[in-house]
Amino acid sequence: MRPRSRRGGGRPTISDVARLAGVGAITVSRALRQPERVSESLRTQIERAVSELGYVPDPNARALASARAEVFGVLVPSLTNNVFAEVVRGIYDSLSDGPFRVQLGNTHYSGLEEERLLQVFLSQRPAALIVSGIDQTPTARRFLEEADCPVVQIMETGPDPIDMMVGFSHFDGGHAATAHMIEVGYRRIGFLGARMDPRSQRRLAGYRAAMEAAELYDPRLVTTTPVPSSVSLGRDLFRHALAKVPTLDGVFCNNDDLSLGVLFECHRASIEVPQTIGISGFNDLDMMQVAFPSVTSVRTPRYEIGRQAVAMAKAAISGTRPELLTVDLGYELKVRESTTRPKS
Amino acid sequence: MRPRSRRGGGRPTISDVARLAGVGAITVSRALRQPERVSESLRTQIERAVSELGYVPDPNARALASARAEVFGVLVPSLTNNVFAEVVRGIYDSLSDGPFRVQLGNTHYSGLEEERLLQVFLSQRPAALIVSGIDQTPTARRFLEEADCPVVQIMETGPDPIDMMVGFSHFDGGHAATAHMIEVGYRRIGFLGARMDPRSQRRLAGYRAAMEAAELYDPRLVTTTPVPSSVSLGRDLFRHALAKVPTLDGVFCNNDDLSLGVLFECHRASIEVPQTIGISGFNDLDMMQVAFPSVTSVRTPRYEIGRQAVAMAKAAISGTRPELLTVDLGYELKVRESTTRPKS
DNA sequence: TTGTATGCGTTATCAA
DNA sequence: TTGATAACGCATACAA
Repeated sequence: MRPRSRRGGGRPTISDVARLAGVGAITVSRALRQPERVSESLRTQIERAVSELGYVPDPNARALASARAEVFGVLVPSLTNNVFAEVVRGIYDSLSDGPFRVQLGNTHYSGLEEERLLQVFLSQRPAALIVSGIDQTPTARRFLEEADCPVVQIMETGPDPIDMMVGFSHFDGGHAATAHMIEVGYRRIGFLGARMDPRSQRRLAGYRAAMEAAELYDPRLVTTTPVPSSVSLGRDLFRHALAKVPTLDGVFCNNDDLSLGVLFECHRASIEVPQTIGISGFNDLDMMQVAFPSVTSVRTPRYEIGRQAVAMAKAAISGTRPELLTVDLGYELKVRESTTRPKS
Repeated sequence: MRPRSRRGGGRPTISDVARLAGVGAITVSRALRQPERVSESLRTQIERAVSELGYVPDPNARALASARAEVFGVLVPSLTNNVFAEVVRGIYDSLSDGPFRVQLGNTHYSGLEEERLLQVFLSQRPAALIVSGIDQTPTARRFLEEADCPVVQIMETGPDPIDMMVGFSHFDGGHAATAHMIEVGYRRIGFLGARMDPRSQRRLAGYRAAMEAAELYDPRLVTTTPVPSSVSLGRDLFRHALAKVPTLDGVFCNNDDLSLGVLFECHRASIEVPQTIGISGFNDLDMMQVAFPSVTSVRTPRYEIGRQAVAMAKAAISGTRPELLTVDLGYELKVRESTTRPKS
C-alpha cells in the first residue's frame, strides 16, 4: 500500500508515476503533453507506469501551475431553446475528443447576468470564450477585450468584432422570407415576434425593408411582445394580429415555435393554409417539414455555428489564427407548402 | 504598479488583499468563506480591500488546496432532447446563486461514453455528481460508488440506488396512458417507440401490462426502432404500424416528438383524430396542449427533477443528508382532445 | 479570533 | 533530452 498523503484522497500523482518509471516528475509531465520531446524508451516506461497506476492528471493543479485552464467558457441566453441547444451540442461534439472541458453559462437573455458569468468564467483563465450575439454591454465587452484568450461571438456577424465571429445575417434571413411571400402573392403579411432580443429585432428590420420595398409596409401588421416565445404564444399573437388586421393574408414568424402555434390555430379555426393565410417561420426546426401543411422556414446553421466557433478558437489557441476572423455561415430559405399558392 | 509575479497574469491574489487590509492571508480566506468566524472590524477592512483590488478567488488554487472542486458534474444522454434540456435548466437555475459551477457531459446514450466522462469528471474531485438513469454499466457504477461525493441518479426511481435518486416511474406512466385509452374505448392500441433506451423500455412494459390486463395485447401492435426519436420518425412509425395492423384505432407514443409526427400524418392522410385514431404521447411538451386537436400526454416533472437533484446534493454536501434518499416526483396524465371520444 | 508553517499536484525556469 | 528547484494561489493543521 503506497503511503497516502495527508489530504489527498490517495490518488496517484505525477511523482508516483515518476518514481515507478524511474524518471523525474517533469519528464512525466512532458511525456503526457509533448510526447515527441521525450525519448521513446522513457516514453514507453512512463506510459506503462501511468496505466499501471491508473494515473489521471489533476486539472486543477495543472491550471494553477500553467496559469491556464483547459476550459472553454460558453455563454448562451437559453438552454432549452432548441436553437441554442443545437449550438451547444455542436460545441460539445467538437470538444469531446480533446483535453478541453466546457463551462456553460445561461444568461437568460440578460446583459447583467452575462457580465456576472463572464467574471466567474474569467477567474478560471479559460482557454477560450464563446459568447452569443454581438450586443454585449460595454462592461462585458471590456471583460472580453481584456480576456487574454480567443473570443468568439456567435449567431450573428457584424462590424467591430471583439475578436472572432461566426454567424449569419438575421436581417437578410428575415428579408428573404418576407420577399418570398411577397413574390408568391401575399400582400397583407404580418410580422409576429416574441422576446424581441437583438436578433429578433434584426429579423423584423429585414421584414420591414422587404415590405417597404414593395410598398406594402404597414405598422399595424407588426405584432410583437417581450414575452418569451412559445407555441401557445404563437397562437395568441396570431389571434391578435387577425383581430387588428382582418385582411391579413400571411404571417412571417420570428421563429418556428410561433409559426407552429399559428399553424395549429389555423387548423382550429378552419383557416386554409396556404390559401387564406401563408406562413413562414424562422430556424427550420426538424418538424417544420413534417407538419401539415409543411411550413416554409429559414434554415439556420446552428449546429455548424457551434462547430465552427470551436474550430476557430482552437486554431487561435494553437497559434495559427484563422485568416478569416469573421465567418458568415449563411442561411437557407426552405420553401414549403405553407406558402405555396398561385400568384394572385 | 504592483510588481507582477513571474507567471501570473498580474491578477491580485489573496496575499495582495491581506497586505492591503493589514491582516494575514488566511484571515482573508476565512472572511470570504466563513464571514461569521472573522471579527466584524477585520471583515470590513477585508471587504474594502477586496473590492478595491477587484480580487476574485482562483477556483483552481482553491480546488487544489482543498482537494475539492466546487463543481457539480452532470451527465445527460442528450443536450437537444427537450426533456434533458429542461432538466439541465433546472440544475443551472438551482446552482446559479451559489459557488458551484456545472460540468456538463453528453453521453449520447452510451454507457461507455458515460464511463469515460465519469473518469474525466472524477479527476476534478467534484462536489457532487448527477447522472441520468439507473442502468449504469458495472464500471460506471463502481466509479460512482467510490466517488467520495454525493451522487444523484435522476429521471427514474428504482431499487438499489447508488446514493440518491429523483425521478418517477416510467412503467406507471406508460401504464396510465394506455389504461386511459382502453378506458375511453380504444381497442387496437399500438405502441410506437424510438431509441428504446431503458426508460422507453419501461414505458413499453407499462403499455404491455395494461393491454394484457385488458386482454388486448398483441405483439403486432408494437412498433419500435433503435433510431433516435424525431417528428418525422413518428410519421414513419405510424405508417408502418398502420400497414401492419389496418384495424389500428389508437397509438401510445413513447414521446411527444413521435405523437406530433402521428398527428401531422393523420392530418395529411385525412384520418380523424380522435374518432378514427386516438393519440397519447409522453412528456407533455408545451405544444401538446396547443396542437389541434390537443394531444393527451403524460406530463413529466423534468425541470423539477433538476431542482430536486441539486437540492438533495446540496443537503448532502452540507452534512445534512436528506431523510428521503429516493424521491418519486410522479407524473400526471393530461387527457386532451386526441383521446376524447364516446365509449364504444 | 488570528496567524505561521506547510502542502496541494503540476508546470515554468534554468541548468546540465 | 532530462532534471532540480521554485513557484502557482489557496486552504489545512496547529499554535498562539
